Amino acid sequence: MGKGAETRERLLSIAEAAILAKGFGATSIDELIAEAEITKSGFFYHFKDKTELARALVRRYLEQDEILLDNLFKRARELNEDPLHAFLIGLKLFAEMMADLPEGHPGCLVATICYQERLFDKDIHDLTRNGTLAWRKRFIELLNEISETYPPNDDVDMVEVADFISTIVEGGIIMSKALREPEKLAGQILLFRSYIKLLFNPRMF
Amino acid sequence: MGKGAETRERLLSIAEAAILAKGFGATSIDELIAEAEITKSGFFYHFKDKTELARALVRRYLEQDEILLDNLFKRARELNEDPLHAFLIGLKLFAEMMADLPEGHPGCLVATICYQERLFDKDIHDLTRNGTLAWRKRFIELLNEISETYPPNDDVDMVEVADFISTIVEGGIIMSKALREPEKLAGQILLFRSYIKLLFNPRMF
DNA sequence: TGTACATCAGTGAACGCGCGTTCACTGATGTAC
DNA sequence: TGTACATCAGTGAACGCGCGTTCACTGATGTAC
Repeated sequence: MGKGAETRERLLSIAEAAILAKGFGATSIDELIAEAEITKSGFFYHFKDKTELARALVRRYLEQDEILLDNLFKRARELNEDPLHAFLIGLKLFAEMMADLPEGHPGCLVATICYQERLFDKDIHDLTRNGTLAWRKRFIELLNEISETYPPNDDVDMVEVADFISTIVEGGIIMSKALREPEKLAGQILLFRSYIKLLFNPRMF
Repeated sequence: MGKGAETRERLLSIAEAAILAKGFGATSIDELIAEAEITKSGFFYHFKDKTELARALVRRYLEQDEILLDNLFKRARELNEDPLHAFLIGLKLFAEMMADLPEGHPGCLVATICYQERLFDKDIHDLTRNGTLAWRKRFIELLNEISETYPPNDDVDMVEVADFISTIVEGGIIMSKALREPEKLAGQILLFRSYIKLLFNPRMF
């Protein structure tokens, strides 16, 4: 990574933390460059305006996210080749990872953007939407594979169940923040795991 | 309601919609007074500064919220006196209410504030925290009553299950916004209902 | 190896607009005697 | 019923600061010949 790319990456990280803590509109370029120790013109060398920063931020965030989940569920599958048990292991690993964030989860960029929709253009909204649809696609494939061997105990749409994970992660982050209980997110993910167990367990009683 | 109280209320409603759409930091007093058709000094007659507006907003929001849920679950209980079935009916009514919002849910103030934490003082954070704890208290009472007659099918902490509702509502709102599918929220609440059914149903198979 | 030029990664100064807040004032309504 | 005063619900003008953006410039590094 060259000097330019490194500065750019530093700006993105600083911006991400600031935006998750105070929102996009309330985060000023001045404060970012103060922390990055460059001048304002230096900022505009890397991003032609503030919305380009947002775009770059979301793209980077979604990519990192994708890689993280890929690794996590691949590792789970290595530990158990049954799709249901691999999924349950994956969820446990996920919950543990969230529990290991000492300050709690810093927040999800998709959520910030949804709650400041008027500040962003169609471009960015399409990015976040596609990011969410990528999660749906990932989990619906896992769930369909599970349903083949384990018929579900309730008549539910698997698309809804796939989206349920995103819902619980997004909601769990907010609950962690609102209650000031960093462990809340992991607890809620484990409740989703409880749902999956009850939904697919062939002989519960 | 006197003339002053009415103007104040109008300002609060305009501010709520604006803040949910663009965040607190990006919502200017100028735009609020333009829509309310008063002068800036008129605004400062009602609120001594911008943070007092935020406080008043959150207080009003949480009160309305409490009343809404009170009525909803009271009505559900009138329709069926068994605690489990009343709860399932209440969730269905709740989902229907969310599905009937034509533009989708406008957003939760608690979530906005969590995602702009650095912008608010301890006062407001205590308000949102207590609001969240009120939801917990409400649902844990219902759940405890249910567990007395219907022993749960999985070993889960009822506090987590009570918080699960808030998690799913918060997360569901974000999913509705991110996917631009207003019905998503209702669908996710019904999945929570599916979980409650599986968790407490005494003879599932 | 030396020179010419191009690109990279910024600097420094200036811009105008919008922001939250203050302050002295006002006209309409309410209350006391 | 009339008058004096107080409170309510604002108005209008001014403030200084911080914001995003622009523009002309620069010193260090890379590339071609």
